[in-house]
Amino acid sequence: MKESVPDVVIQRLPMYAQMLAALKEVGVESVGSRELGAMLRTTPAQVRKDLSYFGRFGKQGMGYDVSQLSSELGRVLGLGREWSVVLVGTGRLGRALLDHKGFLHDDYRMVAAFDKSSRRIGRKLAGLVIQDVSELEDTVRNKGTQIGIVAVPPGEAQQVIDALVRAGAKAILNYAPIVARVPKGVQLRQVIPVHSLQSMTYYLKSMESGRGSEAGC
Amino acid sequence: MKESVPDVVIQRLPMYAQMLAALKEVGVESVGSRELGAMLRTTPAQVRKDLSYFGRFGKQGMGYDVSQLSSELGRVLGLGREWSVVLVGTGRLGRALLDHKGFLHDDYRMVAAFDKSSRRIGRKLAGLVIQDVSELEDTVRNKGTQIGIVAVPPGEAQQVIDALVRAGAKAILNYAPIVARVPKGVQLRQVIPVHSLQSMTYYLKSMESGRGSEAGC
DNA sequence: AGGGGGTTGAGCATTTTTTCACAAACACTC
DNA sequence: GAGTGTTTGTGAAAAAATGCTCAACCCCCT
Repeated sequence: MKESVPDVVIQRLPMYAQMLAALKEVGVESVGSRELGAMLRTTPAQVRKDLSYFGRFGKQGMGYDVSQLSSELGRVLGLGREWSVVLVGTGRLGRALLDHKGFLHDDYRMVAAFDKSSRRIGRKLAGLVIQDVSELEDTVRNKGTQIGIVAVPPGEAQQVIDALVRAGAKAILNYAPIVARVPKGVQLRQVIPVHSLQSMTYYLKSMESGRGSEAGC
Repeated sequence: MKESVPDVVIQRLPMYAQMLAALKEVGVESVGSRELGAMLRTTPAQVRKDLSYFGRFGKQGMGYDVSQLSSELGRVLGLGREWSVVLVGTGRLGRALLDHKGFLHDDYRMVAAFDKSSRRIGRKLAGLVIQDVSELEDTVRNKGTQIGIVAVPPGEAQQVIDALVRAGAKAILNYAPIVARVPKGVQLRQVIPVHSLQSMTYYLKSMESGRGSEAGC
């Protein structure tokens, strides 16, 4: 239980949580750092060190109780309570996100969706009536929503993000391929698949011309 | 020009490339490491060191020529040639990806799409006829495609990935929330938005109960 | 009840990544 | 063409992350 936990560790926690949930699903009751590490392509030491930031969840000789560790991690990640989420942008991408089965687990609930286009406003989508984006700030403020998902075209993304921030949002998941700007204290995550593709083609190219094997992922 | 470039650096290159493309678009001709760093929330030193792995692109006292650096980075990332890509899974997510304007820049071209469901096979999608997934291996092999995008349900993802690998794919972008397994030498990137949400709620939770400001993005 | 096999937690060593600091390089001015 | 004010590229220092080792611990078996 340290002062401040490194960000890399936080980024790995969801993987542990996901894997533990899967194990629990299958009925596995106990798991060791060796197994967990193997499943997640990392070392036992890494697993143990990461977990040790938050407490002592294992038993020597026995490993970790899947169910217990799963709920501990959930607690650490702030799950187990329901976070409300708003979606801005209901084009193809936004609609896909909203419908995507299991995109939002049980821990996140979409409470409003916004769009600019009058063609879409008023239509229903996954149980929500799409609202005009001009209502965004008031709605977010009133509902006390802290999480916004941005799926609008690049040109409008920054101003949507600004609006979310003004309305009190503290976490933003942005799908627009821009380098967004948020004030300190607001969390931002970018989802830009092209970046993943580009980093992969770097290695593909190197494999062709350079010598065989570069670092994997 | 070092022996091997750290992976963290490779992961950052697409951001530089994106920002430079944006600057070029706007007509900016020259940029310094200070500005570039500020735009990308990093330090000038980081920018310079990252770029120095690949060559000496700047001029002392002047900064970098936007157009030149942009194309140098493109070259490094293996862009400028056209990479063919196949999509497996044409549900909502797959279709959204395919249509998402600019999801695939000019550098990646979708050459085939596959699905299991006979309801979708044979339909046209963004100029492609959706093929039966059983044709995947032959098609990928024949076309020499190296990149696969996987947008199928979690239960089927691993076997689709295996099929892609057998067919010779060397890079896989996986949207299914599983911990996928690929042989060494094959690049894999996971896109799991829920993980981003979870890591953000960790910080939201900490902000509420802990003291104010934790590390930003 | 005691010994054995096996695993965690944590301090320490190693490796990797970031930051610092400054010489070398360039354009512009006088 | 020398001087001045910048900014790069890079080796060295600092910080961070990863990997290693081992004492402490726990269950199980005899």
